[in-house]
Amino acid sequence: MQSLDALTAFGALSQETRLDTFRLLVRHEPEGLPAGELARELEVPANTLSTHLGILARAGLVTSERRGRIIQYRADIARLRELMVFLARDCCGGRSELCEPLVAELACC
Amino acid sequence: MQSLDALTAFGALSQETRLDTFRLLVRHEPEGLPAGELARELEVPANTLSTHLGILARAGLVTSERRGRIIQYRADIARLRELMVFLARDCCGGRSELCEPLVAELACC
DNA sequence: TGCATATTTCGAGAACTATCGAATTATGTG
DNA sequence: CACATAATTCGATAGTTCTCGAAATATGCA
Repeated sequence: MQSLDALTAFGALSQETRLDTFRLLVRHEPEGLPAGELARELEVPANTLSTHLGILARAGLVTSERRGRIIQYRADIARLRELMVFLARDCCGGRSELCEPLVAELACC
Repeated sequence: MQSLDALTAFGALSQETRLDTFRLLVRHEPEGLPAGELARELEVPANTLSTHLGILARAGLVTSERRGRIIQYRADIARLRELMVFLARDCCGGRSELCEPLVAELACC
């Protein structure tokens, strides 16, 4: 992941509705959720949410697939991992002693 | 870390100069860098950078300490770790099989 | 085909963010 | 104290982002 990709991802996650949307989708992996159900759950007008979903999609954080009349959205966990690795690389800065506690804490899951 | 803290942190990191600033500071842990030297390195006017440093500081991502005429800035690695854990918690969503490859990849450092 | 449902795109207004010159504050030194 | 240096705050402008009503597009079904 390049710096510009990370920048775009951070921008996508720096808005309340979008962060909520993304987290909700992560919790609904791997089935995903239809756009309309997301809008209902998050209590946001469908067109507003559609704009946010577009931003998340352009940032690579979600994918969508049409299923008949419904468009099913999914979180892209691989992309989330890439974003975390981007942060972790900096975090370490070549010195493992900084990163070790991080890895330990992540091991919890 | 609460959702609102993460939101603020993502907002802080979603601007090019600020992301560059933060990464530069991480690479300069644990000594840190003076505000003026950051401005010179990043080729940004001192007052503009000062505004960005304020945003990073309010997001908890950097700390500062006056040393005579100089104000020394440092990245807050603990906070970065908290942000990553915030993401990782979602990533797992209670299912370890999703998180395992992530932990493995982070272990690289 | 006609109609209902699901979703997106368009467009305009409001709100927020970035930038930087100028002024200000804080500190160290002669 | 006067002066130089380091950094921040102020204020205006330009640019970007958010929101949502209305219109458009896509699909399924009778």
